[in-house]
Amino acid sequence: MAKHAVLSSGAKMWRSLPCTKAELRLDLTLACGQSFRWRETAEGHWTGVMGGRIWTLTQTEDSLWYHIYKNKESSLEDGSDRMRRTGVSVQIESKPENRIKGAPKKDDEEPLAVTSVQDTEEEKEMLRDYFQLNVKLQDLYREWGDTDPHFRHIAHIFTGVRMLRQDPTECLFSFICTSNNHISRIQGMVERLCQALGAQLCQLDQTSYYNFPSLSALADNNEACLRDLGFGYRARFLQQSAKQILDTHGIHWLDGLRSVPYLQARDALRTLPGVGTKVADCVCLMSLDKAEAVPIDTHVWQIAKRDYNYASGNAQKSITDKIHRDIGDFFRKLWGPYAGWAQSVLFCADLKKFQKLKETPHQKHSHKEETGESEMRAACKKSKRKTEESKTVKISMSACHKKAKVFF
DNA sequence: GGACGACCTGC
DNA sequence: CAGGTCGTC
Repeated sequence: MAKHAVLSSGAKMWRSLPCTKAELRLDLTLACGQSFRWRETAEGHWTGVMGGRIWTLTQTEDSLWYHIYKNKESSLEDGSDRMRRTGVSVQIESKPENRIKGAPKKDDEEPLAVTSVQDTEEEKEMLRDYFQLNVKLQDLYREWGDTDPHFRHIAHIFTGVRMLRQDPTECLFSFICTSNNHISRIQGMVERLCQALGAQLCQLDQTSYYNFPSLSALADNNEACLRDLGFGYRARFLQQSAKQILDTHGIHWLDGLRSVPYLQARDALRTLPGVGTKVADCVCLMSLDKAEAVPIDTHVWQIAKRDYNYASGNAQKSITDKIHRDIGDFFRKLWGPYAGWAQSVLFCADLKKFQKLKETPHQKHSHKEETGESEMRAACKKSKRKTEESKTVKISMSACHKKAKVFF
């Protein structure tokens, strides 16, 4: 049976992009409640579905590594279709002689990948797009920190928290599930939603992976079925919103909201059942390119009051529309056009599961942390730096060891 | 504009 | 109660 990929095992093919941990922290970004579909399948390895493919991601200090699994049936067909269209010839990227000498060939190793150069470039572009790597997060952190001492304090530890650019449909219907709910339960619900209504892609170890359901799958499903799966009153919202989109706007409507102004997109979303101000702001920020959208929930309201001495609206019992507007404007004035990105950093830093990161005083990983392994990683990094970008690397930690010995 | 209760379920 | 929304007053 196919297994989850691990970078150090050398059993799967990995590629990489240059990307520092200051620009991206997978552990924070993928588990802070933006997307609910990534799981840590091995230490520092995150597996999830994105763009119709299953990915395992991991990172070293300067690189983002990724492995893509072959889907059950579709991929070969897709590939040949594409080649017929573009006339690009096939090339074998991972030749036997590229295998590290002495590395044992695993039984479960995949057949050598048959991939066109265009596929590879397309996959890299999907990653860059999903993580919005064109946005220089370090520069933004510096700007936010310059005008906001509290942000500077938090940002020192919570580096690399970056906004994902999610699929609008997945984002919308995931966030319809978030009302009156908490992350762990939301994760389970979204998973069951994909299991029940999404197309199966393939199975790794004991886990099956599915695409997020299409609008029509969501619309055609009846409420009772979803209620049985534990969605509660949200079952009706999911079905009705999907139906409303298809009936009154059409299948491309959501994607089209990427190119309309923030407030217009937000109002459009709010016409859907189960979508209020908070969910609409989440969808705007996380899938519709509205970096200025600042989703205000009870949690963010607490942050505003506690850390920013935010007083107006203190009399109110719950978050009113006016408080939404006022706090949103407050943060937009403080942080500027990427206010939503900054908010996600503070939100992440406030999550219970990340509190332990605050405990250890943040030593710049200098002496103590430099164990033998990280030295070898550094050596490994040096050795491949020149050829890293867009080069297929099939390498294992044992290879790093070898190179380390050469270097030192 | 703001307050209130209901809405599903599970920890 | 929990990372809300809706209908009603």
